Amino acid sequence: MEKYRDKGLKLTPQRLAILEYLDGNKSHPSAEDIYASVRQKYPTMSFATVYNTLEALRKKGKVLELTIDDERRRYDPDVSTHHHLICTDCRKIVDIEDVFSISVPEEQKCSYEVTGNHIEFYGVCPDCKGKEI
Amino acid sequence: MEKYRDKGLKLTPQRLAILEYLDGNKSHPSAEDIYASVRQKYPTMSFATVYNTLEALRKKGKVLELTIDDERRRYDPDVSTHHHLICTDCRKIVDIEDVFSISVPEEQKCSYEVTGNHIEFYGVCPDCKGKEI
DNA sequence: GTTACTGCAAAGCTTTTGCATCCCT
DNA sequence: AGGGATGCAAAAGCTTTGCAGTAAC
Repeated sequence: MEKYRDKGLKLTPQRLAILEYLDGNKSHPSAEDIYASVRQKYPTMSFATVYNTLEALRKKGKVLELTIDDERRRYDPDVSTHHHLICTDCRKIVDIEDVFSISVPEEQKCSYEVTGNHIEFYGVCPDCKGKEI
Repeated sequence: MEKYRDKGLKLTPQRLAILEYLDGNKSHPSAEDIYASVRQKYPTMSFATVYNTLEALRKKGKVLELTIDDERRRYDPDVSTHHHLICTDCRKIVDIEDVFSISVPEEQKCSYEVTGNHIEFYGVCPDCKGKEI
């Protein structure tokens, strides 16, 4: 976890546990998910610490806060450019690594300075397709 | 508001007021926004009615629930295909009416059945650009 | 007359905050 | 040693729910 030893982030055991859980994690976990997992190793872990750590990481650009679930915030340690495919039934999310060349037509920019984009693809995952019968 | 007189939706004065507020509304209001506005005409209006109406409309496909703000849900009476350009500073949202031909590469679909997509463009609006100085 | 909606208040969830204590650097 | 982090509990927002009364159909 040496990659986090920088920019004034204090490395506490709790933070290391959170970082370890997030490292390479593709499940787009919520704070609750993170808390539940890390709590097994650190039973005294509190939600405040989870949120505090996530906010610190977000400020450093180490995690993305995803707003693709209307029930709760989700976090993604993959901060590289990518998009998401979301099951409209169970909310399972998979990454789409492709780069799409899309841009806002000049006449629709309303003088905004466009800095990026994120695509949400919607669909039904194999598990939920099976359940539909 | 005849266009809502269908599919078993009971038309109460409160619902009409909400529908009137939403009709053609491009501000992507939250439940709070809707409540605050409609309350002026119907001081006894309750949040339960606002949420109840929005849920009924959503089920009928008359409004979209947007998950582009991590603080609260926003609603959009424009259910036609369109995308959004969001100010990362003040969260103001404008519609992007263009159609983009993007699709998930077959090898990344993970057996999902893709049904649609929504693009969030991020940027800084003219008002916030001015404030940056 | 039925069935569905309203309003109110309380409850439920997620997220934030205050504060005393603790510990990483 | 000092400043930031932790843990706990309480609070704050947003959203949902239960229920009795009411109104649309």
